[in-house]
Amino acid sequence: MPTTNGRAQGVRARARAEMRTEILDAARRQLAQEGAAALSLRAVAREVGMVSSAVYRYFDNRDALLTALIIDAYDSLGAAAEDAEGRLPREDLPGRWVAIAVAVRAWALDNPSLYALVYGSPVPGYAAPEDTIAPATRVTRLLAAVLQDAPRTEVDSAAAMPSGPDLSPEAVEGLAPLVEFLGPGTTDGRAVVALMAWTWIFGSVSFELFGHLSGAVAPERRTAVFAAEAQQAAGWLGLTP
Amino acid sequence: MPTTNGRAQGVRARARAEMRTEILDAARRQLAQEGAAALSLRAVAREVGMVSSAVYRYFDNRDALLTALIIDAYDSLGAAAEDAEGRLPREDLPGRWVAIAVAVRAWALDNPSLYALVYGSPVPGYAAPEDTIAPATRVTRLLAAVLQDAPRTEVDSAAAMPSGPDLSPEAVEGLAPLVEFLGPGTTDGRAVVALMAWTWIFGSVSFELFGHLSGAVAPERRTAVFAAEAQQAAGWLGLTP
DNA sequence: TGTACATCAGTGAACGCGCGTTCACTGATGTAC
DNA sequence: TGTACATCAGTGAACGCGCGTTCACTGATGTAC
Repeated sequence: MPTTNGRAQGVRARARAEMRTEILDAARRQLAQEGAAALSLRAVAREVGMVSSAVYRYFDNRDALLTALIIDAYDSLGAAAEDAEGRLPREDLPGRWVAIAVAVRAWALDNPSLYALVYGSPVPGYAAPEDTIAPATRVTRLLAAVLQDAPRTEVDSAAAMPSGPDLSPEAVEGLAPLVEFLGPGTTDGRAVVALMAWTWIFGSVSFELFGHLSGAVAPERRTAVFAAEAQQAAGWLGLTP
Repeated sequence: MPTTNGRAQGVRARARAEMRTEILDAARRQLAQEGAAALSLRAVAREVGMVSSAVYRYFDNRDALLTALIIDAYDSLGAAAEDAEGRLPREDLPGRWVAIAVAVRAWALDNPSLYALVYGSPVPGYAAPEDTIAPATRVTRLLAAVLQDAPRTEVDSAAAMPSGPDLSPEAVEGLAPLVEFLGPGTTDGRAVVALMAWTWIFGSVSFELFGHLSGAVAPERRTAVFAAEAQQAAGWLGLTP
């Protein structure tokens, strides 16, 4: 491709990309006001200053717009978590774990409607396509990486749980995919704890964001309480500095 | 009020109550298909076989219908949890804890759209009125009752957490409402664990219901895995039979 | 460098649709005497 | 027990609205020779 063509193409392509992000920005703003189910292509077009049919130059339909928003949300969350985790020394395992949890919560508080979009109730009539799977697992993979960096001996001692239940064969079977994901040397007991620590993060953030924490934790102190909880989870995971 | 009047009144009132529940049933069915945000008064009326304006005889407006659905959902969930917990001997503390968690999950799987209605993303433009607060705390109070039945000595030993973090003053302040709710003798450390065990339940159920567990836990084994996790939580809470 | 042609962004009208809420009304059911 | 009246459930038309998507189109911008 000659330079002139390349440059020319680039101009159109760049304009197109800019328009695309402008539409997505408007969609995000509308999402914050109305919620995902009520996200309206026409309202987005209106805010961007174009006629509704013009949006179809950039997105096949409403669902495609939603998909783009979801992918961007997962990526934005993943990047925030990776950034926070990356600032800490590799050997500070509990610090890295807590940093990820705290970053997830901070991102959620900054982007409540995006968080609700991906971790709240599914949008009725919308089925997430395959493209969303990879970005969706970014935080999960980051958490797993911390666990994989933990020396196996500590791992096993941590798996000796207080009133450690003997896991049923069914439970062991069910945990198999997670055990595989967490890599060799992962005990079933540890997988249980990891699963709980993982789901706790999002359960806690959802509870706070969706209003179920009122009356339980003082609103202005929730950052500190959340950090203490995350620290506790790191302890249960046997992560020691 | 004379008997005749009483009976007469009763007939009308009963018909009214029946019609009300019929409308709510139809609304629940529609909720399952379309989600809360798209719940349509007209569609409900259509399904019940009446004209849309007739619904206004029973509910002031769409929000009132939503509120009734939310209250019923909380009550139904609360009743299911209380029922399961009530079947166990009082002294089986971990059993009672696990039973509540398992009952919450079972109810959620049976009523996914109602669960999403109350524990998923808030319905945009809808603000839950005060009437929903009391039924919303039924499960929470049940869980707290189990903790209150635990002997204080065990409680305190359980609060000596593995890598127990020294709680920051901010965290202690933030936990104050919960400590108060859990009753006298509750340590801050115990409050942290209780908070995590509580939010874990709903985080785990939401993850499963909203599709974030795929690839982590084998679908047909999730009941067993969930029970094992709940058992683990009971251990962390220092609940021993 | 100049010109004919192809590509593409955006327009504006139209489609058929469903929504929440109001209003004046009909007729059945209950109430008071 | 019988009758006049009040209450109430449900009707049907209408209001003003927004939605997603399609289509033929205009005009600007890029491409090929």
